[in-house]
Amino acid sequence: MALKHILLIVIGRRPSSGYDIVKDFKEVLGFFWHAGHQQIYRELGKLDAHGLVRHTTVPQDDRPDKKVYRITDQGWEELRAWLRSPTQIRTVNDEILVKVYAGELLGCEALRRELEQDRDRHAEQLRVYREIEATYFSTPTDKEAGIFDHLVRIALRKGILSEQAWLQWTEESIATLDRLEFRP
Amino acid sequence: MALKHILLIVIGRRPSSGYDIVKDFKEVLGFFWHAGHQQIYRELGKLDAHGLVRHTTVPQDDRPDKKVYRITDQGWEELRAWLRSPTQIRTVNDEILVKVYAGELLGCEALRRELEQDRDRHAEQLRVYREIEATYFSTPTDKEAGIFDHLVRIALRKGILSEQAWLQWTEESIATLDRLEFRP
DNA sequence: TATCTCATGTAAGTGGTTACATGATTGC
DNA sequence: GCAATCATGTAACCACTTACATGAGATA
Repeated sequence: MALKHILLIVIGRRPSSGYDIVKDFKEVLGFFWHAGHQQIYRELGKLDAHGLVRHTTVPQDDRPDKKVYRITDQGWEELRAWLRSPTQIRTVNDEILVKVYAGELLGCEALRRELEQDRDRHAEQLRVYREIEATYFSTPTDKEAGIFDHLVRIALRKGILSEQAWLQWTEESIATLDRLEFRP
Repeated sequence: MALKHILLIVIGRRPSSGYDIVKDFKEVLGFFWHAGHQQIYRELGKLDAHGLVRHTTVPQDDRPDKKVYRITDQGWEELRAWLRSPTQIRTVNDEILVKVYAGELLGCEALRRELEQDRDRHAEQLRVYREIEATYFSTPTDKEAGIFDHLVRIALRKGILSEQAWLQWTEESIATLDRLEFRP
């Protein structure tokens, strides 16, 4: 139920076209949520149909026309209601755990390889997050930074701590497997 | 795409009714994946229709009849193919981060309250996981334990490490907010 | 008398992915 | 000449949730 409200937040902050929002999701907004362009356009269409946003078509020179969406009073109301409502928690559901569950079928070596791959992917993601942190947030106690920068930093910290935990788990689990040595 | 394969793993290990599997999901299997009974019955129906499992109706005294599912050769083949295929990674998409993103609209106090609630939920989940670890896996280097017990323990460790990271993040973020103090 | 367990499902809706589709302009 | 960027979408499918539905026997 959150994509709808992210769009309201984004459009509420600043009127945007679908494409603008697609770009936002590829940048900082991506720390908070992931969504593809098809989903975004479909959801914008629905919000428009329900009167939570409305669009004006803006013609451009040398570029395709674009639809610029603006939030309506009804949209603000919906957003405020959502912000006040209880936050949903996520379920687990990670495929790597299913492969662990199938460990007896996979065998020790194959499972080890899966975990190594997982470890490498999370190590790479952690490296990326740390690089971003170092580049954009070099002075952690910067009094000049706006509220929004601090909020982005909080999200980034979530990414870093999660990836660290994943990494630790994969390393621990590989070590456990090495002590076990079983065949499929 | 994993539920289908979890069902094949479970049924492959031991022929089961839908209800048996529902119970499994409420116990250890729940560490690996979450699914409701509706999803399970529907998916079993599809697997049956596609010939990956087949069922026999078993009448019972004083209880409703049950359908016991068995994996077919085609089912085994599908499962082996999936186990060999690359593991998918999950996207982020947690509502609490969206509320952080909307921090300026929520205001410092309200956001703080959300984070506190999140912290408490994760603290409780961590407590539960640790209790299970202490109860069922009191002797960590138990040579008597089967492979499956070790695999369950690996999954449980994933839960513990994740919850610890979450907890650390919420505490850090609350501390950050306390240094900021902004209004909606 | 009421709730829990056993045992099965349907129906409707939301959310998300994959693939397909178009077409001009800008930069290497 | 080829890829990327700008800008929009449709169609089909898969995954998951919420609500509704039935009915017998066991336990408190």
